[in-house]
Amino acid sequence: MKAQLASYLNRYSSFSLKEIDIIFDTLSVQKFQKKEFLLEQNQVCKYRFFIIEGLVRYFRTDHDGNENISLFGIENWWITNLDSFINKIPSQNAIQAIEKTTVLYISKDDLELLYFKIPKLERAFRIITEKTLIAILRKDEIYMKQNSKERYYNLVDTIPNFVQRVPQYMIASYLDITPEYLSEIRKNR
Amino acid sequence: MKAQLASYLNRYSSFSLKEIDIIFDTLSVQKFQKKEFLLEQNQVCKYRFFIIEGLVRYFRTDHDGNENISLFGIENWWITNLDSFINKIPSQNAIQAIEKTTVLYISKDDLELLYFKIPKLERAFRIITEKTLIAILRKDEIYMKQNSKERYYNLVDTIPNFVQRVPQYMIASYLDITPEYLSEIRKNR
DNA sequence: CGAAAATTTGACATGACTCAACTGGAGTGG
DNA sequence: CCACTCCAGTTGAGTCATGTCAAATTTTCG
Repeated sequence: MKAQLASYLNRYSSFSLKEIDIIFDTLSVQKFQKKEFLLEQNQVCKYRFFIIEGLVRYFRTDHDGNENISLFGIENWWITNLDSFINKIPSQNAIQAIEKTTVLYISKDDLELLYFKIPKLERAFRIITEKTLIAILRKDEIYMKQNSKERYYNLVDTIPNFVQRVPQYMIASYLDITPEYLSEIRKNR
Repeated sequence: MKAQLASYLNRYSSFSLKEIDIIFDTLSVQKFQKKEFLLEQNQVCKYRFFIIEGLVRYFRTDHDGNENISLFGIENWWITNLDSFINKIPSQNAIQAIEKTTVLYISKDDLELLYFKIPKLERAFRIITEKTLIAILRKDEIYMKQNSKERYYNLVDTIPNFVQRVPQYMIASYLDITPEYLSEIRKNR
């Protein structure tokens, strides 16, 4: 796990072994079974989670009880409710394991401390956040301009095998399509 | 302008007068008339723009010639095509002044240099990027779950006076509604 | 004042949703 | 290891929100 983290972080800035040790020692490890929650709706999100292995969904349950997925998190991604984490406000979203998932996690205070001790980490997170922003903006642009069918096949083409890892109704929710209509789409090619 | 920049940056980290001087001296100033382009579609976005005053739109023109606005930029916001700026790839989007607009701008190399000279600036940008990400995610969530009418009145309520500053067809484009249908919506309260 | 651009109006078309019923497979307990 | 249940996925009928297109009207601005 330390090696995985090191190779991930070194993509963004080069860290010495000693620095990696400090960072790794500040992180905690936790395993979640399928369907376990990393974060419950209406709780303050106290951690940033780095997914070592597995798959999670980030979603909210609305007034009518519909679950609405806005993100998935996979290996080598950070996942958190940033708004809740930074501003210490209750999260409108939950984070739940779809597969058995192993994460490293860190609290806000510990992360700030690390930024202070290892400024290069602040740089790494500046870049990571920029990349995340770019990814979200790309998704927005693509999805704004495409109809349901295009969105679905875009996903299928962009991340092959992904639809195999996730139940169809979750894909539908993520693409903002009803499960019934997605079924319809799939039937016609 | 220097005072405005200073007060903006000090929201995120505290900078000495000397540091502000260094930063300000690295930035250039430019004015754009209404309809002038800060960035043309298919060009590489060479700068990050900080809007001192005015209003711009960030949009792409699709194959059918439809303009599709995904962002607006107003006073005290940075605007750029981050993907293009960072990865030096042609921008799918243009940035154009809607009102007479004054900006400060900086190139990637100069910004990197500043990060190096003034690490606190890297911190500030880490936080700014996080805030931007939070704003985009909030927008996503709101808009995913609301119909056209709700989206429109949400915008009207959230940023009063904004709809007065921007032609209606641009609001429609931003909200992903046809101009005709937005007109319909407004008619019925 | 006149031309061009923005907005509105109305008729019609359709993508996507709702709801309810059905099918099929996966997991569980007896 | 069978029978039962439960949940995901499918199907179909009916409906609605929103889009398209074309024309009329209003506003903007040189």
